[in-house]
Amino acid sequence: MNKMSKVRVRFAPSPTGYLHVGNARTALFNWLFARQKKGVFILRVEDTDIERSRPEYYERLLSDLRWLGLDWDEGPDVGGAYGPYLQSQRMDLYHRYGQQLLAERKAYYCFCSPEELEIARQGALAAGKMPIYSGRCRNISPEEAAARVARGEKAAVRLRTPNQGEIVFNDLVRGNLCFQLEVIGDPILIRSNGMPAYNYAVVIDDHLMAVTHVIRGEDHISNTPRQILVYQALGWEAPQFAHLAMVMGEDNTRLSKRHGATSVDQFAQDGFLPEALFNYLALLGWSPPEGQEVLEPEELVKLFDLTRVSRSAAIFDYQKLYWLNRQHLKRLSSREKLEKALPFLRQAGLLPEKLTADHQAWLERALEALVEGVDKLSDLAAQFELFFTFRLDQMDEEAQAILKEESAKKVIQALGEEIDQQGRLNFNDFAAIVQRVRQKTGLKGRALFHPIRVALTGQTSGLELDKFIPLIEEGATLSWPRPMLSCQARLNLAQEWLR
RNA sequence: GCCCCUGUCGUCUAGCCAGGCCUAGGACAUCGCCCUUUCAAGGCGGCAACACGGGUUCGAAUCCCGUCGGGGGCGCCA
Repeated sequence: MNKMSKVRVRFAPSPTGYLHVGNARTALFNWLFARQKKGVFILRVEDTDIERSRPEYYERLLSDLRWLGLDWDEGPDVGGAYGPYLQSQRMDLYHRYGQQLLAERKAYYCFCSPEELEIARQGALAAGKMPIYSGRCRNISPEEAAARVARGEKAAVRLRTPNQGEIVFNDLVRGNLCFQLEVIGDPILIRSNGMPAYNYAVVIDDHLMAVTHVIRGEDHISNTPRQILVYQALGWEAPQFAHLAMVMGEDNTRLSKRHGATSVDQFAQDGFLPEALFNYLALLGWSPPEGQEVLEPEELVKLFDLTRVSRSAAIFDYQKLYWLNRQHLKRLSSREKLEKALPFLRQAGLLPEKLTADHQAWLERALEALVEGVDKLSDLAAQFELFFTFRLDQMDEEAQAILKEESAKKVIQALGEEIDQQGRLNFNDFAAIVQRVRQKTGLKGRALFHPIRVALTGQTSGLELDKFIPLIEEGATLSWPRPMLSCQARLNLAQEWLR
């Protein structure tokens, strides 16, 4: 490869399902590498599996990638000088080179049926050998083969591979990798239905798209020698390869739905910030030189380095993702917090159709307090609902017990007197009132705060009271689908409940 | 079964290539303390790992061999 040439990498998913975080990580590493090298990131869609490819998955793929913050310089939707970027539109290319290889006798027609191949495969497996194609059709003369094809007989095209020697390549992550040719049979290039096989199409496309680095999952390691054989047959130079370790679930099996959310859109729906998932995925199998952990995409682009990618599989840790999500949530401005939270709040049905400026200002302050204690945006609704729900008849036993304490009654009594005098409370008022209640009752700490909390919220835990109280005081003056009660109203109900 | 990759705290990892700076560092989780006159957040601290066995060497987490464990591949899927 020409060292001067511009870095060109690609992400080549097949539209056969939702974007899995494992694949998203592969896309991310490619993207980071491209951006950091000021190269080109290509999106190519491998839709040659007619059985499983679906248009809706294609759309979803693009939107999931965009949500994550990845953009591509060339791709099926944005075009580019090396297109088309949909494999299904590149059939003539695959056939052209297929014909060339056939003419050069580097490839040959294979008339074996899938059924007989399957039987041979099972047999080899049972005998404890690598199932390798027998090469039965290798020596059918080109004339005979051509005649049979002309007659309409189904045929696949196979690459004629040497059966001795070895293929060595340097993996950017793992170093030198070596494969004996004995364990590699003649791979199918073009299937009998005319569609190219993966190991063939990927070579044609990568070469024609001038891809310089192939960064992909470890599950492709053993495909690599087959692909190199195709490069050699075509007289092309192979790109550099880098194989990333797999992403696993807690039980060390490949991450799957059983382990929880695994598709990118699920994380979006659960209220993870794209930059948090981005950050987490980058740290899964790669580490920055100075150990920084909370990083924005731009910082990651600067720091990324393929040589610091780890070679062993990594377990997806939801706890750490939560933590990173909290870190990124905190970094948002009030306005951004509101923007991000709005859909989740709307979903809970607690917002009026139209938000006034007062609503917005109030919401920004409320969110500022609420976001602190939340792992993901979808947890917000339950917390938010506490502003509106005040049901003393539904308190849990612990809360009831707290209210029923003798000292609690004193606290509530004193608090009631203060509030009646004061009217609407702001932040400072509340602090002063608590101070006076404390003096009156001689109580402090838990004995003081717990009853106040329960009397005002019906809950034993939640937002800090000095944040919560001013919020409900002000919120009570705004209109909501469900009313928000003021302190005074709440306290009255609490006193009633105690009688 | 065969081929390939891989193995540092529960988890993600630093250190390994250029052996002594490692009584192995950081982060998440966990536990304890402090702070806030509650919870959470935050601050501080604790617990916790070089898979095992052989070499090489004055000296090995680092180099070599083997064993065991984990993963991937072995398709007319990608």
